[in-house]
Amino acid sequence: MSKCGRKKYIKTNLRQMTMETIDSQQDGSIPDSVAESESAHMQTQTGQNSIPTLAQVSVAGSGTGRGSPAVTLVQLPSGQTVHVQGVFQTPQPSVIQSPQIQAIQVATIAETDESAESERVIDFHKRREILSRRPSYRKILNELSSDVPGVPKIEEEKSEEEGTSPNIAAMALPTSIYQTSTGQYIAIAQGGTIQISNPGSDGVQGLQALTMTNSGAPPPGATIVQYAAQSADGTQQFFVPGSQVVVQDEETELAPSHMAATTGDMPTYQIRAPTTALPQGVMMAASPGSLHSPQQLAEEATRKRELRLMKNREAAKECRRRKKEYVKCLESRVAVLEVQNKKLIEELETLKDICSPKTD
DNA sequence: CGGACTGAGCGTCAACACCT
DNA sequence: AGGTGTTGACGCTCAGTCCG
Repeated sequence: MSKCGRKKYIKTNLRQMTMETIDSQQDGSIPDSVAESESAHMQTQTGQNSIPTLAQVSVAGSGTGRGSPAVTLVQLPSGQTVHVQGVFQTPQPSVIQSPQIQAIQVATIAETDESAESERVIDFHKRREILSRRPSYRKILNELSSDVPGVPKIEEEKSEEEGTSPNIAAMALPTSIYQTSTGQYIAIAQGGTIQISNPGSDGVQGLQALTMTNSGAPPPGATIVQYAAQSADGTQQFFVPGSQVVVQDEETELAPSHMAATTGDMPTYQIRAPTTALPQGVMMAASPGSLHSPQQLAEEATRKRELRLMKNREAAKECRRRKKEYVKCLESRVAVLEVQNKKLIEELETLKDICSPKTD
């Protein structure tokens, strides 16, 4: 198998495993809508000591809620209904809580009824269809964390970001964030403060703040930063709101009337008026309404695309981070459940010993 | 030591979810 | 309906490991 092919194989298997985990880990936290409409089933095998009967668990009123008394009406195949005091005194919330799964059917490995079997297959496919796109990891984990104490919540806005833009996350919103062609991040706050961060630097060391003295409210349509890879004179340039140009100057010459000085060996920047001839490859951002020529339209489209790609790049990083966190959470949950399962089996054995009549 | 293998991470695309 | 966020899939790179 080729490298990529193998990778896909593993990925596919992982996905399937996840789906099966979903199939087998649903608890009683089921929305009412689906419960009324269809019978999505859950099958659990009772393991070593499984009893070969098929039990339809009818969810009886409020008694099935989380933390409610674990007395359940169980309908046996013979039609007999019995009240069952569950071993699970407190329903364990699943790591994956899909809101679509509704009714619970406890089946056993000895299930042989054909109609029930076909129903199960149909329901299995229904469930797969429903679960083909799970809620986001953030949602799943946050729901989980609200149910299970100790499970970390995924923050909406992480205070400490990993990845290439550790400095950006600490900036106060609303802030426009842009990335230059050299990988630097530029954030423009509404107050006119420009913050520049180097992705390679740690913490706030790479953060530079520039304050424009004449930065009032940015005019509409001029909030776009355009940047060039490097101009002919070796400076890096980009544009900021207010139709101004920020120029990274290698010679560290400052423009005292326009900006606060940066210190140390950090690069310095100048705010220049855009009226001067622009270097090749640099263009001013214009309001959408002022775009007329096809070239401008194409450039606007390119700019939008690059912005979209940049956002998606960051989103993908964040998504992967969440996914890793989610998988970790699943793994720890599995460990907990394994221990729990072991304990329950032991408890069952103990109860069997107690209840079974002694034969002399 | 060089090539094959493997796992992790990344960027991008596309499809879907969700919000306004 | 359109914009934006989210995530699976895909292809690629890179570093670490194994093996001849």
